[in-house]
Amino acid sequence: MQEIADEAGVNKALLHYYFRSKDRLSDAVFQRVAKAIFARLTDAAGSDLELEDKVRRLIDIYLDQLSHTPYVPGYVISELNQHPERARQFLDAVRPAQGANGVPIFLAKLAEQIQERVRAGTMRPIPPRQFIANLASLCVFPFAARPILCAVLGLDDNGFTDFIAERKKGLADFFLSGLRP
Amino acid sequence: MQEIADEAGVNKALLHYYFRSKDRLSDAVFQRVAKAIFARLTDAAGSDLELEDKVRRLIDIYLDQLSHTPYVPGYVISELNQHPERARQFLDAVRPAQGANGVPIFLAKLAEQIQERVRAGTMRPIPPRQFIANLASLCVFPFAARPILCAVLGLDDNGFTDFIAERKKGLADFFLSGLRP
DNA sequence: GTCTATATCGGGATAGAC
DNA sequence: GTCTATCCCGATATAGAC
Repeated sequence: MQEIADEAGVNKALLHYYFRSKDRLSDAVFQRVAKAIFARLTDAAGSDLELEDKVRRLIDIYLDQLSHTPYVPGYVISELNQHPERARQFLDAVRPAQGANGVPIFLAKLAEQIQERVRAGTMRPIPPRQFIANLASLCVFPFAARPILCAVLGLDDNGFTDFIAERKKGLADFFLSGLRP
Repeated sequence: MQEIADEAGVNKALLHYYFRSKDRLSDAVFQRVAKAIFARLTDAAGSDLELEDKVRRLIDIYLDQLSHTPYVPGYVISELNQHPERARQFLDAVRPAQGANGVPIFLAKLAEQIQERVRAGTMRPIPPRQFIANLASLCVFPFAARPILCAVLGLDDNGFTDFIAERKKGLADFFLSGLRP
């Protein structure tokens, strides 16, 4: 609280005046971050773009966003690890777009496109949720596990930036190639 | 400290007697976990298995291990997020096998196999470190981000278990398919 | 080595002046 | 609304008996 107050240029007591408690302040921060995560993705996922283009766009958006806020994945995972009950808050951030089958509405369109392709035989069979998990994993994990990755691969800060730039070039091709029948 | 003492069936003071401080105890726990992460992977990664078989084996080992200790990825990421200086400890856990080019020795064999395939044209061009990052991402991220994944996909504990079982079936095929030239 | 009792300290939270 | 001063409690850590 003291550090936050200093950073904000106000007094510690003022934070309690606004947020009542440290927990409530943490909640407020977490909810803002949680909402911001999906903000730019939902439009692209629900758009009418053809599947390949949509995948490329989602990867572009996500890697770009994460490059600007690289601390977010680690923070969110860390918070959920220590306060599992916040998963609900996270769900609320997405809920406005939550459909019946469990898959959020903004992903329904994407799921439909996938199943259509699988039926047509132009894509190898894959459950939509695995498709989505793969996409998210490949984009987010390097940021979430950045310290480990840097340790194992022997990268410093600049090296990591280069690594992500390199990744931007080839990731979509790798992902799409994995879907060929 | 109290909870740990209770769990161990001893007194709080005894923990300080053995570990001197809470920080040192945390270090000890973290180092053990960090070492255990790579234990079963190193043998497989450095083996003489042909590349496809090796990938299947690495995925099998990792998903199997993580199914038994699903909390580990979240814990490690969480710790590194709050104590970035522990990245060094993590590095030490791997260092005995650290080579010159930054890639740990137990991954050197794997990297060589990849480059050989790329040269022969039987694999699409991919930097070994991206290959490794992809593999790790696809295996580890669903566990690290489990609460988010469950929220977005509408899964409870059993649903997550099913999800991982489903993943075990198709992940290697997806990954290997992404490498076809 | 293992316990009980206690010292010490930092940080969340509140009271009350302005 | 914003500050200063203070209360309060939990948790780390130590002292010392056994």
